Parts: sequence; C-alpha cells; structure tokens
Amino acid sequence: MATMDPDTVNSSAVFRLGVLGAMATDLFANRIEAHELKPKHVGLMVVLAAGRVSSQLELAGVMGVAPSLVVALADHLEKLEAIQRVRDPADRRRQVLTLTDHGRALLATCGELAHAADAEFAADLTPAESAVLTGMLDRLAARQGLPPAATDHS
Amino acid sequence: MATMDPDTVNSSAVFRLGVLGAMATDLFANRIEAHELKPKHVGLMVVLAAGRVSSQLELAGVMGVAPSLVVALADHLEKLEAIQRVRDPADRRRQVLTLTDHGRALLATCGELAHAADAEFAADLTPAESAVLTGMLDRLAARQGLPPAATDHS
DNA sequence: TCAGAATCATTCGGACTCTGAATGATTTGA
DNA sequence: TCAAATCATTCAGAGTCCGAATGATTCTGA
Repeated sequence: MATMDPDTVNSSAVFRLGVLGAMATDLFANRIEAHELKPKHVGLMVVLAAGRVSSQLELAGVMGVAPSLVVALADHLEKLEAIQRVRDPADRRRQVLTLTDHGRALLATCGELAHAADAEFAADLTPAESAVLTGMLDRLAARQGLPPAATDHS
Repeated sequence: MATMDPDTVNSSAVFRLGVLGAMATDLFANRIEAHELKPKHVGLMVVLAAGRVSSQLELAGVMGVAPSLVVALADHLEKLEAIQRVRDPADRRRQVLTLTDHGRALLATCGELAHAADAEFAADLTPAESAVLTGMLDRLAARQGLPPAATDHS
C-alpha cells in the first residue's frame, strides 16, 4: 500500500464494531434495567433458551466468561425465579439450569425491548445486513473451544 | 402477534452488536497490548486525529466518558510520548492535546493491527458480506454522530 | 475395591475500570 | 473587584470480572 490513510484504525471493522457494540450494550442495559437484569443475565438466558447446554461450566464456555461469574449470574436469575437450579441426578456435581415459565416471559419481554431499541439504534438495517450480523455471531459462537485468544497469558 | 420466536432477543441487532462488539474489542485489545495501549487510548487518539477537538473536556464529550477518565488516558499517552499536552495560551485552564509524530506512527501501527484482526474476525465472510458489513457500520456510525470513517484506498 | 486424579460448583480476595464529588486554577460577567 | 462559571485534576468508592483455593462428587487404574 502507498501512503496510508491517516486514520486507518477508524476504518477497521473490529474497531468500529467495538465502539458501536459498546453503545448498543449501554442502550440495551438501560432498557432492561427496570427488570433488574443486566445484558449478561439476558445473555445467559439466551444460551439456555437455545437448549444445547445446561451446566454452568458449559455456559461459561459458550459465554466466554469465568465459571465463577456464571455462579453470580445464575444466583441472581434464580432469585428472580427466572431459572431453576437442579443437581443433575446422573452427575451430582453438575447444576442443571432451566428457564422457568417466568424466565421465558422475561426473555420475551427483553426481546421486545431489544427490538424497540433496534428501531432507535439500527432502524434502517436491511435484511442483508441483519443476515451478515447473524452469520458472524453464529460462526464466532461456533468457534468455541478454540485456544481462548481472549484471555491467554499462559 | 401470534407465537413469537422463542428467542427474540437473539434476533435483535442491538443485542448481537453488543456481543460481537465485546468480542471484537477483546481481540483488538490483545493485539495492541504489546504497545502498552488499551482500546480507549486508541479511541482518544482517533478522535484527536480527526482534528475537530483538542481540549480534554471536549474529548470526554465526544468519547462519552467522564473527564476524569480522559485525564488518566492522556497521562498514559503522554508518558508514551504519543501526545503533547500544552496549556492553551488563550485560556490557561485548557489543556490542548496534540498527536506527536510518534503518536501518529503508533496510530498507524494500530491501524495495521486492527485490519489484520479484521481478517481473522471476518475470515468466514465472503467479500460481498464484508462490503455489506462495512456499509452497515458506516451508516450506524453516522447515525450515532461518530467521526466518519475515512475511505480506505489501500 | 480403593486411593488418587480429574471435574464441577462455589467462595473469596483482589485487580481493573470507571464515575462523581471535592479541590485548585483560571476566566468571565456584573 | 468579586462572585459565578469553567477546565483539569485528585481521590474515594462502586461495579465488574478473574483466578486461586475449597469442597463435593465422579472417574481411573492397580
């Protein structure tokens, strides 16, 4: 490349995705605040709703957070009666988390709030753009189990 | 509405942008770590490079953070000799921040790292999808009043 | 069968980031 | 000239998250 643009950073997808993502999360956090939820609580419920995973360690893996954080998030969701925590009879070390009816209702409410926020934040997203976002999220989620590039100081 | 998608949240742009943005920021943070920079340091430099703003209070406004945080970020960048801090002679309450040559070089390096990260982050995307993503980020950024991305003709 | 290694959840301490309330310096306005 | 406003700075503390113990349970091989 010849003379480089003075602000190459700002033209990178990673950087701008980060900035926009932070704004989006702040917006979403404000919308769900009244329900005593934070974005990560919703994230946990979303993973649960997907139905592929139920133990806390697996949750931590999919969400990319420490197991100890899942404990705190699950504690809170249990207090809200949004999830049930039951020891797996087949392996009593595991806690099996399941969404309660109330949890599903809460999640649906968050869905409505999120889409309302979309109207403000990403009003004119074309279906193609939505598809790209979805595709990226799916593929990145599919990369779980790779060397944790995010927090590897070993 | 009839039966709603079981996971409406996950189909909202705000939520997905938040998740992807967090991953993108983590990735970027890892890449610039060796230069003793965090994403917010780069963010400050990006705003400075845009050239519309120079005092710390203005910086705080554009970045959407507390003025006291700008102090800390600027302290560090000054220690790295990436910026200069000079009292505005016309108003000695103000600190005028300017990128040094080294700061510009650092920023350029971060740009390369960011674009390299793009390659990994969007590895599975087709060029068409990439273009859609870029266009979408442009429009979203404009909508949020962020500094416009310079067109990259590398 | 049984002791030791591995696995899962939990607790706890602490690192890190960020904010908001003082404080000090300077400028502005009446 | 003096009071109010403005900018930068410091500081204490809230909030979030991780990693290292700990305890409980399961798995393994001899």
